[in-house]
Amino acid sequence: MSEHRDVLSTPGHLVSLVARGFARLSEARLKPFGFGVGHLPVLVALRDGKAGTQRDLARFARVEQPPMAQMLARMERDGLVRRTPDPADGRSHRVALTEMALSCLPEATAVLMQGNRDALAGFTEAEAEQFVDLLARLLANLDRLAAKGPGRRWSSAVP
Amino acid sequence: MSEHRDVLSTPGHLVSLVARGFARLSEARLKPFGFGVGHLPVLVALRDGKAGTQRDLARFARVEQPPMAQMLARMERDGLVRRTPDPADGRSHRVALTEMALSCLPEATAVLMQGNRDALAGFTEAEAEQFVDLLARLLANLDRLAAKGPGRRWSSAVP
DNA sequence: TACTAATGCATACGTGCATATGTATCGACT
DNA sequence: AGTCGATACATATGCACGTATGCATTAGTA
Repeated sequence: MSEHRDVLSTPGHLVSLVARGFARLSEARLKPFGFGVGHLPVLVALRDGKAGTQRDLARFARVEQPPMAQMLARMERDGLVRRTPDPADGRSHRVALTEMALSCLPEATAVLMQGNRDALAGFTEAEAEQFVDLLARLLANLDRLAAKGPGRRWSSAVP
Repeated sequence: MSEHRDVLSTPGHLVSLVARGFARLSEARLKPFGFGVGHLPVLVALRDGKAGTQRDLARFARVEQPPMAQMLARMERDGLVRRTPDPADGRSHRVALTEMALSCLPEATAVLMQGNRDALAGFTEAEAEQFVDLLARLLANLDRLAAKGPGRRWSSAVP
């Protein structure tokens, strides 16, 4: 029976190991640009005008607000981002990319893409596509499961 | 061209999201037992006698030594584990599960397994198997890539 | 208009993971 | 036996993530 597999051979644990491996690889390759893996959702959202405030960025990146605040603080400290008070809302800050970050982004994303190709070495095109498909379905399941217990966090719209 | 995908649709980023979702689900379900997701490799290794020292446990769980030291300290604090000086080696400590941890383990792993089934809802048996296979191949690639840069960390034997 | 609820942030704290570095012990070799 | 490199562990520091709270502002409503 395939039930007898160990806990450490489950998809959950394997995904965790793969995620850490991916993160270490990407972190290493992104370091020359001054970026970290976690920065990417923020950078992309700001570049594409998908989000301008801290809360929007947190939602977009699917993290909670305090981690996003901390990350933005570090990114501001490192010159990747600028925060200015929102004239229309006294509570809010408008977040914008610096020219430095904007100019580094294309090459950084290219490096990321190459990292993905390297990691998927030996995968056929069909396998790679199915992998992404399975991941997306898994993510949808996990979102659905998370929505059962606590109050839903994200707008339940998965890109 | 499928090259035009966004960085946030890459396998790397998706895997990261899935891993976080899995971790949150498992963390929530494991909390009643006093376990955390990161504890599982340690608990299983100790139960199966696969490792008895801190260094072995770190290698088994594929984490560095300082994180493992911290985790063992918390696990000892929480009564999951006991550390006794190794009579044969003055530098080393023998790590052992407490009866409490040992008695909770079966049910905890069962809950974990169920969580995996829940997360894989809608997957055919073939899809689930292929997913695990793709993950294993990806992990092997990532290990190979990691071995290029820094000195290899784990014994390059992936269970 | 005044009061209350919702919203946006900040802070505090715990956890998991990483690197860098120090300390003590062990083993091997002169 | 004494010395030196390897080994096992501890400590310090930083990042990413989470929850729990508190505060200020905005907005909805009596």
